[in-house]
Amino acid sequence: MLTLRTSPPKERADAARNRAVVLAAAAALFREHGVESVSMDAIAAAAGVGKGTLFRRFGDKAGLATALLDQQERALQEAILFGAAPLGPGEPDAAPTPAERLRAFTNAYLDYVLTHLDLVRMSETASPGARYRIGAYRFWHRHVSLLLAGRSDPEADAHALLAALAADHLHAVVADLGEARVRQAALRLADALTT
Amino acid sequence: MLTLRTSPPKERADAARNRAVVLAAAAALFREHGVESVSMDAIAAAAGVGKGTLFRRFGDKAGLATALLDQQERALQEAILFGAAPLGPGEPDAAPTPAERLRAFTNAYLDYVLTHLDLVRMSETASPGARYRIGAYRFWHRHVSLLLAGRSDPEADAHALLAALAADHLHAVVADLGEARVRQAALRLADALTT
DNA sequence: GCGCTAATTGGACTACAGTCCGGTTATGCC
DNA sequence: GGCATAACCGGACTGTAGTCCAATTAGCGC
Repeated sequence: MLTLRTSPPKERADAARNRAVVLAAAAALFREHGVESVSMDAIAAAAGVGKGTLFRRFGDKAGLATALLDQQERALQEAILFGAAPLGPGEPDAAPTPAERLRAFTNAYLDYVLTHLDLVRMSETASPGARYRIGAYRFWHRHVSLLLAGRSDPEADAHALLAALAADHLHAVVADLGEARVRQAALRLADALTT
Repeated sequence: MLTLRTSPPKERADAARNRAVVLAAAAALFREHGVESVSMDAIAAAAGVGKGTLFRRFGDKAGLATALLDQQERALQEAILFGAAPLGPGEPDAAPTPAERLRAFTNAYLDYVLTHLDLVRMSETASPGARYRIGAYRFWHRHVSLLLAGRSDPEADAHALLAALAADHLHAVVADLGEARVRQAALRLADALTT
């Protein structure tokens, strides 16, 4: 019999089972008590799994949050790489301008982060610099840099835009000004960088 | 005999003495071992003081870092409020434009943060949202907002500029691109907001 | 100088993140 | 199916941030 392999490092059946149980338990606890106030001990207990297993599989609390977000993060990344315009590259004969794509990215990214604000915040602020270490940041940065190609300093400007989209920043600023104004400001910033 | 009082809540002599000893010990340990790897226990021990005292006086590690920065933070704030142009308001007959002042603020703030990057980073990232809770952030935000008066949304744009000047962000981006490019990008952003 | 009162002190205590390693179990080969 | 091996498991352990309260001590009016 031929079995499908998703990737070279094969995951043992019990490990896969535990991973699923842990993620489900974590999601339930987070939903019920809020991301901040759930301890890793509690998650391990709820999943019927030892602490060592938790940390072995997910590294730390940020890694657990990242794993929970993985699905939707990939969806956004696929839409950016292969999806319809203006977020994606679209068809060759009707390609969106970089400025249009940057606006679309800003909107879509805000949708994503604001929908999962607590989880993203946890994944970005669990330890100082965490945001810049996870692979996702590199993806967003590369995408924005490419859209800014040819301007003064695409890489530096991309970092600046992403700074305004950091989860901890959004958390504080949305509480202060409301989502609408923050979104408009981010879009103005995106426009300014492509002007 | 007339004694000078700095403020209504009078500080007891022993408390003042301990505060000074603690700050000196913390500064020494930070200088020697780096901000990250010094524990509050170590600071208390080095200062010959109990842990309770440390937390009572400074709240947490971020508060301790803030106290150490207090001197220089005040100096910058004074220069902004009362100093010479273009950072300060200057003389009535030769006032700088808001755009000039915003560039000057960006430069001066970067000087300040980059000089004390580890301490500022600790004060901003000790706990999620810490940056937005300390009074200093409100000061910078108000200042930038005032300089942007009359434009689309001064408060939202001020938050966006300050996001690019966050210590954790600067730490990561300076490591990636170097100080010069980051500074130029921040200045371009300041210019864009006043255009 | 002297006692009254309230702030201050400091170390024992809790809770949590993250590490470690002896025992267990799945997997692949024969 | 049976066995060798490598990966996995889980709970005991460590180090640290932050809390709490009984004992102390400074400031103040007399």
